[in-house]
Amino acid sequence: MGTFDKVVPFISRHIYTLSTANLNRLINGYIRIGNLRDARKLFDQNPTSRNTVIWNTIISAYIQNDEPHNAQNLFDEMPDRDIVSWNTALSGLKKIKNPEGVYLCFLKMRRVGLKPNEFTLSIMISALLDTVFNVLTPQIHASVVSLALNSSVFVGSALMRGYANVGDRVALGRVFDEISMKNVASWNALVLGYMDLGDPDEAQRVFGLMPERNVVSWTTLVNGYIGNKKTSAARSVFDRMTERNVVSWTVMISGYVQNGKFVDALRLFLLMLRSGTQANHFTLSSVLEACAGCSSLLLGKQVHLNILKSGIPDDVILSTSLVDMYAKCGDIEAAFCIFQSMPKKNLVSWNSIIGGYARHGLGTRALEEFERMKRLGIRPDHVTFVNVLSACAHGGLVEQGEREFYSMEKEFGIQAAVEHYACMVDLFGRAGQLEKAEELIKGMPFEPDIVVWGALLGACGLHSNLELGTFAADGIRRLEQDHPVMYSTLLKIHGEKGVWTNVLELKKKMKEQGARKQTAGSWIESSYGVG
DNA sequence: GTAGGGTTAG
Repeated sequence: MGTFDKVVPFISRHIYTLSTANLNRLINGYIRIGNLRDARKLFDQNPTSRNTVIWNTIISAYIQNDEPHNAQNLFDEMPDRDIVSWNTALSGLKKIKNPEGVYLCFLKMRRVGLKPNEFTLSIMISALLDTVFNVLTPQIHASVVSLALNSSVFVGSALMRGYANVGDRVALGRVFDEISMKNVASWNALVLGYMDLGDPDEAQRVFGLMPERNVVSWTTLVNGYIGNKKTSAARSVFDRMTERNVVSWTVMISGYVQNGKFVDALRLFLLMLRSGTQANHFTLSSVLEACAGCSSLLLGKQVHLNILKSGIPDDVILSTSLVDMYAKCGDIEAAFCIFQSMPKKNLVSWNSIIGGYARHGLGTRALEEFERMKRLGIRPDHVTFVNVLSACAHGGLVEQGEREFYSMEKEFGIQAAVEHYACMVDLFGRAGQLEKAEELIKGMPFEPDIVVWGALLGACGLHSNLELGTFAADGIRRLEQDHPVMYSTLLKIHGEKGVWTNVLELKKKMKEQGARKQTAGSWIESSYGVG
């Protein structure tokens, strides 16, 4: 290679090199308009003008833009990482829900001798919430104290969440007391903490002591009551709010949905629209779930139209809610149509469509989608298998169901849970293989639940097996649950077998319990949401 | 350039 070949790229690189200040300005400009590709191009073209801040800016932009892989690669290439770089990496790992990665990254940072700051510690604590690593909260607290960061409002609020998460009520209060300049966020964290600990009364008391309250304080209270299953208390707080935003409305709507009060949810949604508050994707997926819950295809379609008109961007969760709504409202073709058009699908989306076909009795279609999903390299989870097994049960695919049941553990390492056993009992039971169902129940590694017994009892009703039916009914009674279906099924079997004294006795008992014969519908379906 | 207190799907 001649001198020229070496010199030209060198010169061209340097002639057009931007100053650090200009590079920074241009990169920030591209990021602001969402053009990460050109920001990266400039970054790559100006290796000598890059400084730590620019590296951090790009890494952070990748994280915010849901490109954790690019962020990680750049972080790995980075020559001089400062504390902000590490904090950015930690927040990226937190975002992709990798608590172990967060912990290991923190250790690595410590090993290169960097001292954590307030950002580091609050990211750490919040990243470990609701994971097995939350036991580290007191240890992190120790670091906080040794670095004298205990009066920080940010660290304090994070610590309070951490302690509430591990159920330490005393520490929650102590951390709050130690925050020197408490603001409304610290107070909100205290209300949230007591709600998380399952003590709404104390949360309400603290709420009353607050020097100032904002819309978040009120929403925290509403949501806390909902989390503690006190829907009407939540509603009365909601009604007393002087200012509501889209989050407050959504919290209350989804609260109704979580508690099965679909009509209340839909009614509130209409009030929200009348109030002029614009729904967002959180609101709409809750509303779609409400439509699905009360099988209101008409309303579901209207919500769908609304989404299309409002121009809310494509979102995996919202689209999956639509798939589920159409499937549960009986329009499986529409469900599949939306599913097909989704540019991004995740495990939940696949589970929805498989469950949808299963519910419609289209076992073979469900299994086709299951195969397609596996071919695309998506690993099924325990929910997938509930849907697959239920598809087999509904489609009468006994042998296939058996194969899937064993492959679940062998191929995918998923331990069969009680709901899988319930599906298998249902599968064998519907097919009239009652001995196999019985055998399965007796060999189960745990106690059968109401759904397992219900499946067996249903099968006994279908195939008029009095002996096994009584065995199932006894199982249900041992769980101290009297379900009207139990009586009506037993009644049917007894009637068919001509055991009239028992029929009369059962009828008497039903009357005492106030049980009424139920309309058609499967017990399993209502318990697992599939069938 | 990094963090806190409230919301979504199977």
